[in-house]
Amino acid sequence: MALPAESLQSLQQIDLLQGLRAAEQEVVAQAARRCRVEQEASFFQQGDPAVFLYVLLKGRVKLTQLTPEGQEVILRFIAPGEMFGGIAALGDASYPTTAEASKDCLALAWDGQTMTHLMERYPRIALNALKRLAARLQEVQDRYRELATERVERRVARTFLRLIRQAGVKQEGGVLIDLTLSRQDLAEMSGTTLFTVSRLLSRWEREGLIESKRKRVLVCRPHALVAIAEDLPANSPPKEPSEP
Amino acid sequence: MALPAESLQSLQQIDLLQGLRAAEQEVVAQAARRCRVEQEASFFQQGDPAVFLYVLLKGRVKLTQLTPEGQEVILRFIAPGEMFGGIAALGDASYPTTAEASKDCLALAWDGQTMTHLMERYPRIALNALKRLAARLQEVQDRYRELATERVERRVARTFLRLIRQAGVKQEGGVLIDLTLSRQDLAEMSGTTLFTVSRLLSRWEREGLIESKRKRVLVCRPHALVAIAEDLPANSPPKEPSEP
DNA sequence: GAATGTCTTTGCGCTGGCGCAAACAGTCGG
DNA sequence: CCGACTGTTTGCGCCAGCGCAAAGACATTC
Repeated sequence: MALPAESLQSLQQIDLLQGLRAAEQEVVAQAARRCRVEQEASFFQQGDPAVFLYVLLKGRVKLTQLTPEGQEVILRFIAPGEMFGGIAALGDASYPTTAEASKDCLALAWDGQTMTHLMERYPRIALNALKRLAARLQEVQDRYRELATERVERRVARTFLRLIRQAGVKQEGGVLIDLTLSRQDLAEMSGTTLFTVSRLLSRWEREGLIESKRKRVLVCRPHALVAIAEDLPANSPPKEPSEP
Repeated sequence: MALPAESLQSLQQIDLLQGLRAAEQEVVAQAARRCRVEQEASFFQQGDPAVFLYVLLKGRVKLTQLTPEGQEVILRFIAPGEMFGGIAALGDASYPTTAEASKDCLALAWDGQTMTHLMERYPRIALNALKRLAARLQEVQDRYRELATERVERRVARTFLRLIRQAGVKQEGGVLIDLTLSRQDLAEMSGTTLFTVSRLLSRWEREGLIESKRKRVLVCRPHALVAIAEDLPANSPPKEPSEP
């Protein structure tokens, strides 16, 4: 699904431009401005009037939402080739999220008008956008359901599995999640607190499931996490049945 | 936003067909098959291969998700004029949700192929779909954030406010939510349990905020709910500050 | 109108997870 | 090498909300 590579070589790999001829892709790309944003800086803030639709070429973007009280929630990460911030720009709305560069980024940006015209001219673009958006909607819905029905341990396990898919790098000893994520970040991705995450990771480490360093986690036994996420009978049975 | 009326008079009111000429709307509508589904029955079940994109003409549809353990979560209701079930049909995916008629329904249905062609022919349709989908994504994200950060009381208050917007009918004495919703339903819409909802409603009734009958709620003081949802200092101060 | 089923309320006990506070690493700059 | 940060761990107390069980209210059927 997502690109394993961190940077993007060609227009071929842009979701939005799939199925267009190379020449057409060129035309569309020409209509965009390039846009660099360095680590920690942001493309846009939640509430800003939505002007641009972006496609990330290089780097990684963190999409977050802020509660009125200032608490943060991480919605997702964007990998090279994906669009973001986008569809709000087609209407006259404001951005519903904040997009922060979690490493130095390079992106293409079209303003709403331009992109609307391009989509009318090349409906494939709109169709591609629709598909991506639908996939994203589905993902958020799934996570909404998880949050509504599942306990913390499972949700955190799921978060790790997702991270492995997005940024997992095989190593001897397990799969490294190749991102710098604090306990706080993990908590914001799982709908819990940094304390609970910390306690959970400590336990998992004691049980040999993972090895965690500061801001970095190595998953030693990924399918043990799957067992937790799916509530399969784990290898180390957590509890005896009550006496008969 | 949503249509107040329960049934739809003309093609003019279909989100997907906004901005097309009447003749074009006709063509598009002709390509659809009509589809009746009676109360309690379902358009499709979560996991079914996604074939059709629907637009609701009449009735009301409940979109839900089921956990592997069989617990249900209500994602949203669809009012006449809105599309649903849809975008999965453009790819070759399965439906990520279940769509159940919560009253007798009439809908238009296009299969994925047909709709893809229509969108290529009339890009406006794709653009309209994009906007709707974007709005829906944003809504789910907001609710995700609420679920992750806010306590039950607020979430239930928000659920009511949303319901008022979607199906509120003014009456003497307040606003009636003109839907039959059990405590269980309200719980599934708020991410909690029917017990908690019941207790909360009892309290609100004691405080004169609402009047609740079986499967029906009359909101007497809507802006008191807003106060709860936004954590404003309520009119009846819940607590005294601790002594100095 | 008695009987049956569905929905709702409420008491009760329990616990998962929150959140403070304080100690404990690593990391960075000079 | 030292201090100052920033991130992490852990103990501790607490309570919001869960979930059972049992009773009560309302509907529906024959």
